[in-house]
Amino acid sequence: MAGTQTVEPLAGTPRERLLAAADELFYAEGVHTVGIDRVIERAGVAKASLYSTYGSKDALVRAYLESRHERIRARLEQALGRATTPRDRLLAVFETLADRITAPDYRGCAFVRASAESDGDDVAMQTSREFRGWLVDLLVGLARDAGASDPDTLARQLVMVYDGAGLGVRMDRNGESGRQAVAAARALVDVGLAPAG
Amino acid sequence: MAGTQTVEPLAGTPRERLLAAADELFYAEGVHTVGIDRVIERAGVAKASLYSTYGSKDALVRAYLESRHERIRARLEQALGRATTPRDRLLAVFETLADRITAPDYRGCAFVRASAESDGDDVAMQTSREFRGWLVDLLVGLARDAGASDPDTLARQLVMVYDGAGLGVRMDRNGESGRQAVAAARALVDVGLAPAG
DNA sequence: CTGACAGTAGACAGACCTGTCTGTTATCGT
DNA sequence: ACGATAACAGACAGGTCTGTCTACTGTCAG
Repeated sequence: MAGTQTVEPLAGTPRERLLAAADELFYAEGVHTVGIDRVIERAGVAKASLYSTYGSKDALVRAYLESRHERIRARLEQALGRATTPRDRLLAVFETLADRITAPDYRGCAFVRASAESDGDDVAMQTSREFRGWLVDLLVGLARDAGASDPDTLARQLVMVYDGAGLGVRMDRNGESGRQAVAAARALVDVGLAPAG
Repeated sequence: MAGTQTVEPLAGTPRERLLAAADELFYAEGVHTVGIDRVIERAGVAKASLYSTYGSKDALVRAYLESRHERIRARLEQALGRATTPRDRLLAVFETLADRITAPDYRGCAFVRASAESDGDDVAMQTSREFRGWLVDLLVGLARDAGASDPDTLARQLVMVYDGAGLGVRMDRNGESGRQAVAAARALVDVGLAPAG
């Protein structure tokens, strides 16, 4: 029955419900598109509660993006624990990312979308740089451990494929994006770990 | 002398000045960030002129993105004319794209930025899909001509690297992005043109 | 000279957004 | 039982944005 479909209400404290609503709406429809009213309605919370707990929309956006960062960090840590050899660890990171982008609710990288039209100093860009710096550092370290001849380049190239794969899902509705990205990553790792370029 | 720096006025008919101003401002600061008032001020044109020539902001955005598409198409056509072998033509396309992203005024892909937070049916997403469909088709054809074992996958992978390189420049201020992207593309082409996977 | 027309300048309407403020209700510790 | 606190509902202010409308100006054909 179309039209009778209801969204299940959010649970927890107002603070938690606000973050959950923000995560849901900001990610699905965009940080700039979704207004405060939409968020508090979804959270089932009064506007005053939002401003007493978070202080501003910007702060809520920051909390939203930081929670995404944390979630990704935890998932990657888990995947890294399962891998053994340095090379496997490098690929494991990438496969985890690729896994995520093939999920049906994937709408592209939250950081990329939130900061696509920012002027370079707003909260979206700040948190994005933190996240991306962390990801690059992680990959550089793993690439070095795996014996890459140029760890920085390899890490950056893998991030490129990751970003591009996410865009491919969103912009081109390319369902093969994940598979193609993993294949590309494997090829880049093979070349990057070869003894001499 | 800081502060005395003036922007040179735009030339041509009001229609041309409007498109030039839109191209400049929309690309530099974002389609959603820049309002009509900024555009007409830069163009040196009355608001009524904008609405009599283009009809709406959406139509101006469409014109802006279509002009970007056309410009890229022309540049690629030129580069393709210089290349000889199918493999060179494939790499030429990519090197032209990489060239562009290393330019000092590059701010990321205009289509990606304009449609980063759109809901899937607005003018930014429509023109983006046209552009990206065209680009993928072009690359698939070239990959096929070059004898790729899986032309579609190779084309998509190259687009991923292109997208990712553009993001790297914008998000991470990575000046090596172009070089690293070309190296990645070369590696992917090498693998993709190998006789059997 | 004059009338049509393209363009300018700017006020205005209507919508939307963030953030504040007032007043009310409910819960919980003591 | 009761006071404090947290949360609710919603009006309101102040700003921004798109798009319309009025009134003025200059140019050019006939």
